[in-house]
Amino acid sequence: MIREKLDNYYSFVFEKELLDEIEQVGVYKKLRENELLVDLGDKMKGVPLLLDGAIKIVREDKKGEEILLYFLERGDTCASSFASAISNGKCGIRAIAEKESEIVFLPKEKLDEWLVKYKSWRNFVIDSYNIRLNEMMETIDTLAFMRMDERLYKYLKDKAQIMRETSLNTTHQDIAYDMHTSRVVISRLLKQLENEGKIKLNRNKIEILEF
Amino acid sequence: MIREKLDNYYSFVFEKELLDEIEQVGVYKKLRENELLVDLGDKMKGVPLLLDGAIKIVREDKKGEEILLYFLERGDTCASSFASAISNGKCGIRAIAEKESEIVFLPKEKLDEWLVKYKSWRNFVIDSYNIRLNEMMETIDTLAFMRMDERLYKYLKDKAQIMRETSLNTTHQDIAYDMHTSRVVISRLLKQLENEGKIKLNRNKIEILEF
DNA sequence: GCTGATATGTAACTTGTGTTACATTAGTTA
DNA sequence: TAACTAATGTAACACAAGTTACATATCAGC
Repeated sequence: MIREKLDNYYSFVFEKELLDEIEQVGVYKKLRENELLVDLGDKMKGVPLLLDGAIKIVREDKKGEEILLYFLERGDTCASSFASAISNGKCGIRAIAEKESEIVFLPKEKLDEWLVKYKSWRNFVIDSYNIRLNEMMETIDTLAFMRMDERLYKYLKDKAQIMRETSLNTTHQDIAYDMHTSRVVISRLLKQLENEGKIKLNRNKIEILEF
Repeated sequence: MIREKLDNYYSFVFEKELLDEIEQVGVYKKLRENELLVDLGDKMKGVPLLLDGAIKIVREDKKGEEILLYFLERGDTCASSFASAISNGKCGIRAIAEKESEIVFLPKEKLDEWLVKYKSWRNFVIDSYNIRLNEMMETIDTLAFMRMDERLYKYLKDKAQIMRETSLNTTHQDIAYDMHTSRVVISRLLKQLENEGKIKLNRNKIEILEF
């Protein structure tokens, strides 16, 4: 069963021999919606490969203030846990399933071994880091160069994309947590976006009309 | 001559055999202050190892607005160029020497080969990515959670550290560019920091009194 | 239905930051 | 020394975003 899901998204990424190894040593896990996958300060014993679903990666500072960094989709891995696993360090982020998701846990003992053995694994690791660095830069662009209304609209479109739906089941308060602002600000700007015809508001639900 | 400088910061990082190879294929280069090392959209033919000096890494969006991401010191490498070199992609950042610096350019052909051959190289690459991811997160924390006065004070202290001086030769306008704000704002907040006794202002010079 | 909890709407005000405009000071060069 | 340029100081105003306070709407369970 793992093999089938693995093949879906990784058969063009990994060599057959590597897929075989992953099937052998990988530990399959299903995550419920809102289940915590990685918490701040965790020491990872392996890295998760995302088979299906969507994972939210969140940063938290000392005072407990949160902000969304980016989302992971199927085919992605968490570069931050890779770091933590291979160097026995702590993880600086929190990972939460945005919806029901499926992962394979790869034990950290294999990570370095595979770097030597498989070119496809080396490429995957390097690519993952690059993708993550680029996501972080996009997040920085967003924070440094965009106003709150633009950021909000981008957030809604991004989230719709990774959830693969045009309408989101969420509350204003939840968005405020992700964007590190207050509920009142979000309500105000959402109403503004609605007036501009870009979205439609309902209780616990936001439809995106314009992408 | 390269070997001596290499040994200074990398003899405890790399195996002797790898140091030998670097000495053979690495291209030494000296950078003048403010010299451009990497520009936005460059395709890297190799990665730079920083032997000495300080490099500023800057992000720019489509509209040409800039913001400082982080600094590199001796012993560091530019993860973003690693990405670009190995995948033949474009570099999303700009790298400028903050002061006279020395680097060794490693040709991209060797990068993957060394991953297989040298454990120390694998560790170095992974570590570099991790350090950069963490720097990016710190930048995000700064943007998301801190006010301008705190950000400014942190900027001054960080810059003093990588320049290895307690007083900085810079103008308010230059700081404003790095922090993506206006000169007037910087002048205002610098004056405030001076009144708090944390710094002392002079023309083209800022002394940091309190760390 | 009624009641309580959760979610949303909105006004009024405060604050941090960006902007404009102009004055002053410190170097530089004729 | 005078004239010019670069750097800094500062006031006054505009605006985005955060805060407080309270009203209204929607849903779930009784």
